Amino acid sequence: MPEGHTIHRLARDVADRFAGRTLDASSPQGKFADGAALLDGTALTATEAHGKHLFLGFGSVGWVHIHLGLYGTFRFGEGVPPEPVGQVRLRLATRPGETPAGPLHYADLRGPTRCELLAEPEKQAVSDRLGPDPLRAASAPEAAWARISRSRTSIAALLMDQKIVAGVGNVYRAEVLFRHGIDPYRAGRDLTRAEWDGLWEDLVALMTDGVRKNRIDTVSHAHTPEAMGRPPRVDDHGGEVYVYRRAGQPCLVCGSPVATAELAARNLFWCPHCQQERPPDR
DNA sequence: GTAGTATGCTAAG
DNA sequence: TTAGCCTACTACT
Repeated sequence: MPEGHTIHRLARDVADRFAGRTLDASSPQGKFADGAALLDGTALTATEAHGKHLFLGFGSVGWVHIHLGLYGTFRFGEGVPPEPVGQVRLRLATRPGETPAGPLHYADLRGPTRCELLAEPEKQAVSDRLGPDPLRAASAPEAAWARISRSRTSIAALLMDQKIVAGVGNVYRAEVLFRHGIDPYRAGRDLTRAEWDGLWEDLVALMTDGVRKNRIDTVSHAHTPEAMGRPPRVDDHGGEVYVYRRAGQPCLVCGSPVATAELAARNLFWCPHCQQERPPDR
């Protein structure tokens, strides 16, 4: 289950296995049968991630645009692909007879919110609708600041708006605001430029680490389970975090209970003691 | 086995 | 504002 780091990691993992190789493409579930038929027998020529959107390039055939949504998964396997289990929207597999012969790989895509074949201009249009992505070298925080600094909307909501910043999800949102002691309900226009630059820089570092480890860890060395003598976290994202899904538990820094509230249909987590409203001096 | 929850987003109303 | 997508994990029976 994906924030931007998952998608960038997928772009890399797909390229490592399939780049330049002629592939079998199919849609065992049937919902992408027409698209898969067009890809079948062509070679993967490029992979790209922008925010939570994954693009797989197949030369002149176009781009497969994939968005995993809340429960989409992309899983890899080696060897001869087994009978598909569950609703496999798209299966990509190397060909046994390929020359030169290479290791056999396959990948199954299940439960995506979106899986469609796009021409180059349509792919560009998807990208154009997104804000700067902390994981893209060409992205810069200025465009996001232009929107944030004029907005009455809370910084917590702005960070989740993919038109403003692409790739940040509920975990990184909660964690980066905690790490900078910023009240999630503070209006965007009440942030200072220095605060925004600090958030952006930290997102670049945290998400880059997320791509490398394929999980979200946000606690600094002093707050790791080993350093604090506490049990490691066990849940489906597995990373060590300060506030995400820790409602009611003691803040790792000050010990006061972590708060939770619903904001724009998502669960927000924060420490009311460490993240105080501090309007800038003006 | 079953219920409950979820790192996201879109289209329908 | 709400339903839907239809996976995967944990916690409980």
